[in-house]
Amino acid sequence: MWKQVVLYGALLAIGTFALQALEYRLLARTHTGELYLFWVALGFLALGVALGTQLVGRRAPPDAADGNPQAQASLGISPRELTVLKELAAGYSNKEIALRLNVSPHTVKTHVTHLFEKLGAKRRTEAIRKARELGLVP
Amino acid sequence: MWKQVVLYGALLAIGTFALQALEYRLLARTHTGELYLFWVALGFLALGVALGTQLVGRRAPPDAADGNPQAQASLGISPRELTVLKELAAGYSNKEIALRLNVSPHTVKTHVTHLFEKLGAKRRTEAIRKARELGLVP
DNA sequence: AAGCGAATCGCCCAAATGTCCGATTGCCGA
DNA sequence: TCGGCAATCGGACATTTGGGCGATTCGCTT
Repeated sequence: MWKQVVLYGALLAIGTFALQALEYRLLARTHTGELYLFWVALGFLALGVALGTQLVGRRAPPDAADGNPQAQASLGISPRELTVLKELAAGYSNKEIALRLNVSPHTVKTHVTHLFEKLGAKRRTEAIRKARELGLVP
Repeated sequence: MWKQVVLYGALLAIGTFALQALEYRLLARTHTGELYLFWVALGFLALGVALGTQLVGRRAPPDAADGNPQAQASLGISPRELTVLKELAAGYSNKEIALRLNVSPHTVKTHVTHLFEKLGAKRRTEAIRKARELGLVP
């Protein structure tokens, strides 16, 4: 961690130094101060953004999520699937759901798979969240 | 995490300042606009850092707090575990949580296991339900 | 200085879950 | 009557998850 700090510090130092050197060059030959200022500002801004993202670690938050409050079961979710969905949200495993509904575990898996398609989920936890957002389960 | 940000910022600031001082020593007065430029650069740098951290995701510091302090304390759930619990309830996989929290997947598994013990759950879906019943997650 | 808990990371292995190929039965509307 | 759909079931396989050993580091308490 300290190593990182030192490394970044060094990087920043040389970066700043480079900018300073550039500054002298430009100042020596041209007098377009405003443009120059703009570029320096832009450079430091970019540097800062890079630093910030590097500090926290990158990730994509394009989750967005569509707001469809009225959509509900109009996603084509069948009654049986809704039953399974409720058991799912109640925290039961496929095997337990199969027992409670008197069907084979494989049937439960099929229903769950269909639910995933219709809810746009990849995991059951995600399905639960989306179902709750849609008001499908309390 | 913010400690890091502050630390980096401080390092940066003193580094830049040192360079500026050096520059002033060497050049001796001359350009009055240099100081101005320096502050502009520093300002934009800070702005960039703020922008970057903000842009990349705001969740490292809110490690603790919120939710239900009573239940959390009575169950002995640590702040870190609570953040993992929230990611869990949000429907993310262990791998995704690891990415979002900037730790290894194995660490996430450890936290999740501890959560199961403290919540008395065997599956993550069950843990989510119990956590919601306890008001640990909205 | 020693002990303790929180947080981090590692390997191995079993169980659960998810995906992809099927399939049959019954019901309903065109 | 036929085609589509919901509901049921099966096997094979990949991925995820959970459990069981472990470990180090750091900060706080004793």
